[in-house]
Amino acid sequence: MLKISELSEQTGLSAHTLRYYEKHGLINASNRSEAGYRFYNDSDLRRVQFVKTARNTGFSLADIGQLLSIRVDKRSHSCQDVTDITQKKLLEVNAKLTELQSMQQTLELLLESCCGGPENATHCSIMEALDAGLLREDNKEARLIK
Amino acid sequence: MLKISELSEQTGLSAHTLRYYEKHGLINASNRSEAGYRFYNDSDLRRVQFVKTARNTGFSLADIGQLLSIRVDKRSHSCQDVTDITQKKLLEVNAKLTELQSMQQTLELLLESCCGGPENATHCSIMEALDAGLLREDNKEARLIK
DNA sequence: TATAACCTTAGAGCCAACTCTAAGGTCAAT
DNA sequence: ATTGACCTTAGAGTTGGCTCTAAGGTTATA
Repeated sequence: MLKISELSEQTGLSAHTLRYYEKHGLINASNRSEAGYRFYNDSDLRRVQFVKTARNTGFSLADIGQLLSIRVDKRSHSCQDVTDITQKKLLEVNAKLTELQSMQQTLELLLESCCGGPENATHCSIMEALDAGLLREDNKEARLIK
Repeated sequence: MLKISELSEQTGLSAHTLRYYEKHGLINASNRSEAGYRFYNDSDLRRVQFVKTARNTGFSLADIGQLLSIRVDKRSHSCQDVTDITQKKLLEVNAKLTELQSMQQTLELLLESCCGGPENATHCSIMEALDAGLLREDNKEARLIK
């Protein structure tokens, strides 16, 4: 039986975070001392580790809530239930990736276009590009003007 | 001279957002009617467009504040001042990209490993992977167990 | 028995960038 | 003169995931 500080050590999650997860229905201490101290058993620990792993994978706490309810009753759920959640998450991640890649490209083009030197910014091509609206929508491809 | 709703139309930013940007010192209406209505001139419009472009490029409002203070007095700033901000942003974007790419890879591996079919989740390999801690730190590379 | 290091709870605060509300004033058209 | 569409402000609410505080109770050690 682990106290919350010990569970915190084992998992790398703060006691605050563990209580927060409990408040949001993700985890629980299966026992309490007379004084109300939480005590976690092995099964509790594994559940917390599941949550942590899912979190690292990018799942939101809401997603994890769904995954956990599958986890406690696997018989009543299908593999498709699981892949649906995973697929949805992958789509979100891919959307974010696309957005960030576009930013990355723009920033790289901006940096290439500018000398970056100590001369004053009167003709700075980054400032000019931002002033000019930066992007032109040609051929469905956003690209830096000039 | 544009009223705020007209500037909103021109820029695609809501009147709420325009007032919010003003409150945070990014933009301003160079004139007001007797009754206090904001009126924007061409220079105001260009500044708002600059903000919007910078926003689309991924810069935070704080970054944009810095870029704007360069913009109004280019003579007192160097190209390096501009590239410093841009470079910092690029590093942030790259860090986020790395994180998301790792999530993407994990999610794809999970999806590959699971049948995704209507059979019950008793032996679902995604659930098993999440239960097992999913990742092993071998050779500094996170990879899916099995 | 005193002290320090734990534990409890409810609830507030943080972050960024909006987004919206309330309560009221203005303006153009009917 | 009245509608309805605008405008103003200060300030509250939203999102997600923590993070922290206050005020108090418990436990182990000296």
